[in-house]
Amino acid sequence: MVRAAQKTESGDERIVDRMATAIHEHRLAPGMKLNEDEVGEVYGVSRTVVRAALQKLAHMHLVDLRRNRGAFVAQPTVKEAREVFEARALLEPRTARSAAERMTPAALARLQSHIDDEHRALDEGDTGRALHLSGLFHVEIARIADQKTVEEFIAQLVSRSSLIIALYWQRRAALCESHAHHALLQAFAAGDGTLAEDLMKSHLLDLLTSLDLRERGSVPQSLREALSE
Amino acid sequence: MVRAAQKTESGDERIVDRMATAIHEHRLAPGMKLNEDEVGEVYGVSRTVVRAALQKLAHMHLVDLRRNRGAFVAQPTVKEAREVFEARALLEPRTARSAAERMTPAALARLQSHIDDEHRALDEGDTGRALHLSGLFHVEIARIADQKTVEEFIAQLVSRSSLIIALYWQRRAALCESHAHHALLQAFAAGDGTLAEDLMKSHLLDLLTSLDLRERGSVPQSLREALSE
DNA sequence: GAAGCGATAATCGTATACAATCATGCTCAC
DNA sequence: GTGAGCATGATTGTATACGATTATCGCTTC
Repeated sequence: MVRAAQKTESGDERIVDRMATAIHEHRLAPGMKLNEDEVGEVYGVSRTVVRAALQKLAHMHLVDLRRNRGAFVAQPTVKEAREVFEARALLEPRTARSAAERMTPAALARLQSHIDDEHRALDEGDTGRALHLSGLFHVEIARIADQKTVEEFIAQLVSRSSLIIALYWQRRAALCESHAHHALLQAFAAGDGTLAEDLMKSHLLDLLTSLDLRERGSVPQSLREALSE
Repeated sequence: MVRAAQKTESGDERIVDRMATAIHEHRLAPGMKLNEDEVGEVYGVSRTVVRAALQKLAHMHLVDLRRNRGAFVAQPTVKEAREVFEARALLEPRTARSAAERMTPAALARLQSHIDDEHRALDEGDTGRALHLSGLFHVEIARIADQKTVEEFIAQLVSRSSLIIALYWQRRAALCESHAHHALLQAFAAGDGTLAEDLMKSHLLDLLTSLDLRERGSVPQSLREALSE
């Protein structure tokens, strides 16, 4: 709603978008096999464009491409999960500061709109979509900071975070998140860069600690693989 | 020399590597058209694999893919150049600190080897290769820090930096860089994370200020395009 | 002589076809 | 009955073919 997709979207881009959101809203479970013919049939295109889309998703670490084996929805490991949030901790707080310093009324409205959409989705019980929108909030911040390079990194990290949350989420602490976004919005409205940076830092820490990242033995790893079929 | 490439390198990966190094050592000039048929003929493969390779290079922002127009070696703008170094400033200093704290004799030797190779290339007058190796030094640091996610980002940023340096380098200050790498190595050897972080921060600042990032009018942009044929 | 326009050639986007590789299930020997 | 080995089917990797879009060049016209 915030941003209309370009009409000149190349064939594979459409598929990338739809598969990415499907993964974000975890209608596609981690480890699931993505047969090229099947995907092509679903979207009415040939394997050529499917392969291009899968390659792009692999670059985002949303799917895992195994040589001569095919594509699978990625299964981030515990280590990978930690790394993703460490990378976010390096990038996002300072980006939030920049965004606060460059904030405009229009940008503020866009952020508010994201939060509203997120709440609406939550009310409707669509937690998958709410999670997705929650991620877009972070990407929008980077866009406001006018740092396209960092924005792309954050977008990728947010994508992977969705997958990680799908895998390692533990029940308790469901709505604290939107609260954090609200606090951030107020810091942005006040143009308080330092506050925004601190809030973002603790928000990311909260997210990380809300995950159950205890090391599982190598047994469940192979078990999971066995069960995924 | 430090790392042997896998033998099971998929067809397109080989082309990605070779084209990437060609761009890094700027034997492929920014703005140059990359005709799919020609590239395929050079490497003895069909357009299918060339397109896959070009797509991967586009993800790294080394080539620019324009719809129905083809692929061109990327021409980073002044703004993009600044953003790349801002992103590096966010990621690399803290990563250098982590690397210092996890340093091992073997890792230290690998870094020394990188510096040696770089000096050797410089002595032989192969500045392109020296620049490439200089970049690998930074990537190796991220690898030592054992942060694969951040490592990938840094690898991409280093790649783009090569291109940026090729475009915006100003003559003076040729060898200060290897000096900075030496200083970093000593900090690593001492296991001094704080020093390594500071050194990396100033090293990146030095790199940035050694560039001529004054805004050019839009004229040279189109001129370059005209001259590229 | 310069600008607008149209035909032709070149190049990209996508689909299809074939070759290479991997997974599955069977047979057969032990 | 179990395990190794092989044949068959399925799936991916690569090449080629064709339609769509764009760039180029020459022509007309002002």
